[in-house]
Amino acid sequence: MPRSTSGSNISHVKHHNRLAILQTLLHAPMSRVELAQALSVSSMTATNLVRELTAEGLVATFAEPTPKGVGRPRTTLCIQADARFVIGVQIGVGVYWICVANLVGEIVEKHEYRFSLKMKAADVLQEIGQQINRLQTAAHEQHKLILGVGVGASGLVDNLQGVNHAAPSLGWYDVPIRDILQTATGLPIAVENNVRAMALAESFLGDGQTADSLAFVFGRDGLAAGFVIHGRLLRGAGAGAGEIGHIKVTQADHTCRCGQTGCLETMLTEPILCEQVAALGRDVHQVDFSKGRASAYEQILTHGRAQHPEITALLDTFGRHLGQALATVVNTLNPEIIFLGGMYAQGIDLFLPVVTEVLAEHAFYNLGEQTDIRPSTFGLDAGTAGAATLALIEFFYQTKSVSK
Amino acid sequence: MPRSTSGSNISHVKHHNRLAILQTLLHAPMSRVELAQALSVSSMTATNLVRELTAEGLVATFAEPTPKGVGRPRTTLCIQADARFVIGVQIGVGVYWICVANLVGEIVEKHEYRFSLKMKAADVLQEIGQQINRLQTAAHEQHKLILGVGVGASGLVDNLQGVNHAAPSLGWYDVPIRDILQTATGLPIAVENNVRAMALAESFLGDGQTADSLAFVFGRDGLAAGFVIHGRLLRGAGAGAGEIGHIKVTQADHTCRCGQTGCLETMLTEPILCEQVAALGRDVHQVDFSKGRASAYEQILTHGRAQHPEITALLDTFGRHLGQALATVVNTLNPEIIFLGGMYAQGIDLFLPVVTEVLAEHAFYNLGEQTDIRPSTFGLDAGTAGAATLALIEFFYQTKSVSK
DNA sequence: TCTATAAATAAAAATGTTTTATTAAATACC
DNA sequence: GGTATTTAATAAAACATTTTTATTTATAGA
Repeated sequence: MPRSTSGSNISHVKHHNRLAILQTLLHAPMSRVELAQALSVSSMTATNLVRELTAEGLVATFAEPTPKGVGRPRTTLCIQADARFVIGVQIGVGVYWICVANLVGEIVEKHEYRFSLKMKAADVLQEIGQQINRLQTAAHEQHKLILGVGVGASGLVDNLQGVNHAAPSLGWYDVPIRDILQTATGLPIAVENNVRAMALAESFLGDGQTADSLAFVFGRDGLAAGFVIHGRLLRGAGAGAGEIGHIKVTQADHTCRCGQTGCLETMLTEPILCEQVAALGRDVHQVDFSKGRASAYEQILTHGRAQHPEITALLDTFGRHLGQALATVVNTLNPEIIFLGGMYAQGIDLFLPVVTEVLAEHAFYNLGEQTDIRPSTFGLDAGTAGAATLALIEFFYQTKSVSK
Repeated sequence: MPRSTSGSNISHVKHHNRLAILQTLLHAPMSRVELAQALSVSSMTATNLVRELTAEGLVATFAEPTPKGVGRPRTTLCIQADARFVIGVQIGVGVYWICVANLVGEIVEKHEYRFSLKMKAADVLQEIGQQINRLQTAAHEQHKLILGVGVGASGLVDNLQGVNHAAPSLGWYDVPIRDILQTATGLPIAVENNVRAMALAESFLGDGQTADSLAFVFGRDGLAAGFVIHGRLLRGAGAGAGEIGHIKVTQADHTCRCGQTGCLETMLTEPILCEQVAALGRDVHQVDFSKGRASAYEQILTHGRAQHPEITALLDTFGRHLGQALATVVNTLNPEIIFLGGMYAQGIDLFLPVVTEVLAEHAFYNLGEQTDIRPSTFGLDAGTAGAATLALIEFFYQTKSVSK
C-alpha cells in the first residue's frame, strides 16, 4: 500500500457509525438497543443516527411480529429496501444482462440482450448505455432514484481506472468502459472483473457473509476465480487476481484463446466437455447438439445423473481436474469457502463427490477437508447480482470491500 | 468475516491518530506540520499527540541537518528507536535463531542455537524459553523494556490460537507454541508461519512498504510463500495460506516429506538440487559435499557463475521450474512484487533471467512483465526480521496487518 | 389500577478535534 | 543592524459528536 496511514476525526466517526448502521441493518434487522450493542456504541448514538436515517427514508420500521416480553417493546428497524436502486450489468460472450436491484440486493427486473462479437467494444457499450438510459428514464417516471451502475466483464478489468485491459474472449483490449458509460448515461459507473464481482456478492449478500475469506470459481466459456480476503476483494496489481484459468498444467494440450498452450482453462470449460462428449460418437452419447451448447450441457448432465457409462467417465475426469484446480487454490490462499458458479454449479451434484475426494488428497495436510465447497448462492443470477453488489458497495454501503 | 462492522467514538479517534503518528514517523521522520499534512489532521492535533508521545519517550527530535528556509525551522521528529525492544525467534529445521530488535526493526543482537530433531517440541520450546529469559534478564539489567516475542515456524501456524497445527519438516503437530512460551517467559507471544512473517517484514519495514500487495517465496529445505494483500497478511482459514510447495505438478516424482507425491516442493529445494548435482558424479561436478549442504550450495552457485556446463544446465532447469511456480502465484494473486528468499535469493543473479523469461511466457497476458521480482530486503536475516516485525506490529504499532 | 421492566429520548457532561489568534525563530530587505 | 516577512509551534476558544445520567414511554403481570 502507499502506506497512507490517514488520521481521523469526529466527523469521520459519525460517517463511519452511520455506514455501520446501514451495513448492520442490511444483514440483520434489529432495534436501536441491539444496534447500539452490535456496534459497541451508546443507545443515544444509535437513536440519533437512526433518526437521521429514518428522516432520509433509508431506514424504516420492520413489519413486525412484535417481540414479546416485559417492558417497552423494541421497534425493529430495517433498510427501506426500495429507497434507492442500482443497475447491474454483466457482459458475457456475445450476450449481456442488465438488472435493476434495490438496497437489499433484490433484483427487481432483469433483461438479456445479445450482441455480435464482430462489433467494436465502444459500440457494444453504446448499446448498453442506451439500455441503461431506458431503465433510468423509467425509474425517473416512477420517482425511483438510481445511485449508479456496476459493470462486470471478463478479463483484466481495472476497477480504479475503469478500463478493461485485456479480454481475449471478447477481443477487447484497453477499453475504457467507465468513461464510455459515464458519458453515455451520466451515472456513476463502477467496473470490475465479472467473477470477482460474483465473489463480492457472495461475501456481501450471499452465503459467504460470515466467512473471513472465500473464493468463487466460475466455469463456462472460460475458467476464472475471484477472492475475497478479510472482507475485501482481491484485485491484483495488474487487475489479474483470479486468472487461474491460465495456470499452466502439463495435462492440458489444447491451445487456449489467450494464445498460450497448457492453460488449465482448456480442460475445464463447457466447449471442451461438449467436444469430448461429441467425440464419443452420436450412437454412444445420444446428445442433441443442434439446440445450442447450453442445452447440450444440460443433456450431458442428465445422462450423467442417469449413470451413462462413457459420459459418467468423462464427467469424473472433468471433476477430478476441477478438484486439482481447487487444490491449487486451497494450497495458495486457503479460503474458508469455495463457491462454484456457472457450469460447475449446475453439475455440482455430479462433481462434488470426486472434487471433495481429490481436494482432500491434493491439499496440504487437512486443508482440503476443512474447505467448504458449495454452489453459488445466486445461481444463474450470480453475474448480475455481482454487478449490482458492486454498485451497492461503491455507491451506497461504502464498505472497504472496494478499495480506492 | 464475522461481519463485525463495529462502531467508533472519539477515544478510538485519538488512539487511531496516535498509532498513525507512530507508523508514519517509523517510515519517514518529519515535523509536526508535515505529520498534520500526512494524516490530514490539524497541526494542533499533531502537536498535542507528539507532546504525549515525547513525554512517554517514544518520539524524539531527529538528529538534524536543520532544514533551511525562511521562517521558523521545523523540528524533525522520529521514533526513539531504543525506547522499547522486541524479541524475534525463528525456528528452523534443527536450528533456531533469536534476535533482539528495537522499535525501528534494527536487530541489535542475534544468536543461533541448534537442537536435535529427536527432541519433543515442548522440550525445544522450553529451551527457547530459557534463551528468551536470558535475554530478558540482560535487558532488565540495562533498563531496557521488552514488549513481547514474535515466533516464526514452518507449517500450519495458527496466529489466533498460537498453535502449530502441522509442521512435517519438524514432526510437530498441534503444538501450542504460544501457551508454552508464555508460561515459560511471562512475555506476550505472537506466533506465525515463518514465511508469512518474512512477507510481513518486507511490507512493514522492507522494500515492499509502498506496494499494495506482495508475495514472499522462500526456498531451502522446503518451499513456501507468504502474501500481504492490502497491507494485511493473508493467513488462510486453516492457517494454510502460502503452502504453494504442496501444489501438485506432474513433473514432480519424488515423495514429499508431507507424505504425498507430485508436490512442487520436491523440485525446488536445496536437498533436491544437491542430489541432482551429486548424481553428475564427482568427476563432473567437483563439489565438496563434506562441509554440509550450505557450503555445497554455495559451491554449486560458484560453478554456475563460472558457466560450468552441466551445473548451469541443472540451474537453468531449476530456475525454469521456479519461474513456473511464480507464474502460478501471479495468475492467482497477481502481486505487485515477489520477493525471493533463502536459496532463491542467494542465487538470484543466476535464476532471475530464466525466471523472468518463463514468467513472461506463463503468466496471463502481460502480468508477468508487470511483476517486480527481487531478493529479500533482509537477506539471511529475513526469518528473524520477520519474527521481530510480527512482535512490533502486534505489541507496538498495531497496524491492521495482524488481524484479531 | 399499580408496579416492575425495558426501550427510547432528553439534557448535561465529557472528549478530542478544528479554528482563530498568538508567540517563536528563522531569513530577507532596506 | 533593525524591521518586515515568513513559517512553525502553541494557546485559547469554538465545535461536533459521543457518553452519562435522568426522564419518559410502553408493555406485562399482580
